[in-house]
Amino acid sequence: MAKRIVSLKDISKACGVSIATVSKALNDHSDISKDTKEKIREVAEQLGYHPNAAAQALKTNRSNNIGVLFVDEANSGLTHDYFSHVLDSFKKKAEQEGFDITFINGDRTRNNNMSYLSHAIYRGFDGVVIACVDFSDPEVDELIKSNIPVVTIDHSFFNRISIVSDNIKGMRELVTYVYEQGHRKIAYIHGHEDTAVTQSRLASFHKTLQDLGVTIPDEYLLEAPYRNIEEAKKATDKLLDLKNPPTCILYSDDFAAFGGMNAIRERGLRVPNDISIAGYDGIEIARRISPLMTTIVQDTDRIGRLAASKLIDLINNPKATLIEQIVIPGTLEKGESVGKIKRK
Amino acid sequence: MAKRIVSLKDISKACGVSIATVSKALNDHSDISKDTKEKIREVAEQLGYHPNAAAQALKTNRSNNIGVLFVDEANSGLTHDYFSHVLDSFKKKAEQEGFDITFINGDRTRNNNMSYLSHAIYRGFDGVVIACVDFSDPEVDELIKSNIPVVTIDHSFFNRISIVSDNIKGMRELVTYVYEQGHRKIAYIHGHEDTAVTQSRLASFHKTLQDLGVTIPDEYLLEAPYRNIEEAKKATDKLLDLKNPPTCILYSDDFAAFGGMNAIRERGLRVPNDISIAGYDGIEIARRISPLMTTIVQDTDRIGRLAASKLIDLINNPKATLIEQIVIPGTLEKGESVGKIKRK
DNA sequence: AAGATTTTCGAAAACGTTTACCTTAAATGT
DNA sequence: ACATTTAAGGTAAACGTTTTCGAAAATCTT
Repeated sequence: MAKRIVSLKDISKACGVSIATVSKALNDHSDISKDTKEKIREVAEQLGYHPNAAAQALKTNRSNNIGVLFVDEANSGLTHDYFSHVLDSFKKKAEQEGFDITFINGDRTRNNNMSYLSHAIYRGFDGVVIACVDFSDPEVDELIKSNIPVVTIDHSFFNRISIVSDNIKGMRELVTYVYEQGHRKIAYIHGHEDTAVTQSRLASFHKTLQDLGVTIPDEYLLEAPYRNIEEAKKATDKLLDLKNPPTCILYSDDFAAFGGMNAIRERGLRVPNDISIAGYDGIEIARRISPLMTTIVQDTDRIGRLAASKLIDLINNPKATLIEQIVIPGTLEKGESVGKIKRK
Repeated sequence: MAKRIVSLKDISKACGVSIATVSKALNDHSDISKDTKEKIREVAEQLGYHPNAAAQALKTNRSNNIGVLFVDEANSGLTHDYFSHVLDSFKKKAEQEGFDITFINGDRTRNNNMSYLSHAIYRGFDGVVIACVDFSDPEVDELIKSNIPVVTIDHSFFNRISIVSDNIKGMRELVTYVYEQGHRKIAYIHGHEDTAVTQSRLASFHKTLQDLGVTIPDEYLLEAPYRNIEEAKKATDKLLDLKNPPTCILYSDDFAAFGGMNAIRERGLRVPNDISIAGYDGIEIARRISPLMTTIVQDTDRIGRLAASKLIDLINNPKATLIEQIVIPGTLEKGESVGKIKRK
């Protein structure tokens, strides 16, 4: 069955040269003549030679492999809209640069209870990208503080490169837009408070309202898990039951906003005629089905691409790479889910 | 900067034993005494030892790494709802069994224009899983015919394990349900015809209608790319413009069905009161926002899990693993998007 | 034509493991 | 008391590369 895998040795024999010569020829070193290079390449092709990543990695300490750590609350992993888009973009860029990607997070129940760092060392990742809700996890901390090149997404650490979505600006634009449409009774169903993302948005929400001279009752602020349609619906129901209900509800993400839409429609109300809603993220479906969702479109493409490109810079040139926090702005998608309120 | 990575040699020195002893102790071989094993493990822990995957792979010809080849029409990659769910489930199972996963598909424009097979050999994948629309790609064919353990998803090959969703049964159930609701004028906007998935569904669509004694005009059959809201909308418009429009439209997937819903609503019509629609796949959002989509829920969880488990069987025991085609049924989600038609 | 230089190639060590085989000493059997 | 088994650990080769250093051959210089 197993066809013998052809190695440098086989080529060297077939060509009557040394293994070293073959290696150098294939790597285009300058101390091999044009003729022999051609000959060797020809034979290599003909024999069906493929380099062996393990041997190369062992010798050179370079795996050309990047570790990816993605963990969200619900452990939805690859199926998470925002993450999957960021990751896809990251992957494309990394592959352009000749890197493969392998997941770090995984099963912890078995005997393979390696820590993230152990896993990264084990695989010899040249670098690691981390996008994670729970950056307070000690294992994440251990990984970040290690000497493996690392880039984090949506959370910043001392002396580490990070790419973060501009939640401050995004929320400000969203609130301002809603305000301009005449809304003053603005509620916000936000995500879990201990993530950097939620904190930024929440702070920006309050700051913007203050700047606009708007005050809202405490009961307009509710918490519901990200991406949770059911919980968002429940929270929306609470808001609608208020004696003085809001005219516009902001949600932690587009998914949650759909949950809100369900609650609203169940009462025979219409979006945006009777009540306005807005999401966050700008996932495809939200921007395609009517009423088009008012939302902040995160530039997942740029976030992923930049994360990859900065990480690879860091890998290839650790000394000369600027350690910085890069903030990527989103863009307001006005959509149709926020209506105008005529003010006296 | 670079802390020296600790190897077996370091442990052997610290313990005053040979490298072989350390290796055997760590791998729990029987010819090392309990005491030395304990001692060695302790020191290993203390020194912060991590095995080196590259060295292990080189020596043992086992990478504990599985290659993943996912390619769809739109190259949406990780962001593809169906694929991402299957992959996520695959990943979880594989990781439980101690395997990591790495992507095979990637950038082909650069000098790293490795074929899929080359890539797999290069990385030394123990096995490969393929889910791919274009199984006619010669490179895919090359990979499948190689001697690397392989499992394919949603397409079957001679003498290879495959996991396929039961599109025949799914479409039959869907059509039958629609029929039972009283519909006779049933249209189908299907995906591109050269994929196995489309072919199965299309054949089942026709067969079921025939069995039910229903005939439909040719113009009720239209093609639109999978997951394409815009094109599905256009196709829907064509159907609605017919002198004799259908009362129910089936779509290639839930995404496309949303496109149809847009076309319908734009004309002031309502789903399902004025016209019925049904999707396929059962993606989360379709099952959560109203009107709940009538659809066939694919058991992505089981598909991914089974693919992983069969592949690992094949890897660990090539001789004793049954080569089979496993068919996974979906389930009809009745939802609310197909209405009843009263018949005279 | 002899030295100086350049071009081209090979020998061998090293990367961190695993494993077949060997050695030694202690335990066991008679 | 001697032979024999068993337990415990060591030796060394091998996996497929890359790379340093040195050697030989070809070319250039004057």
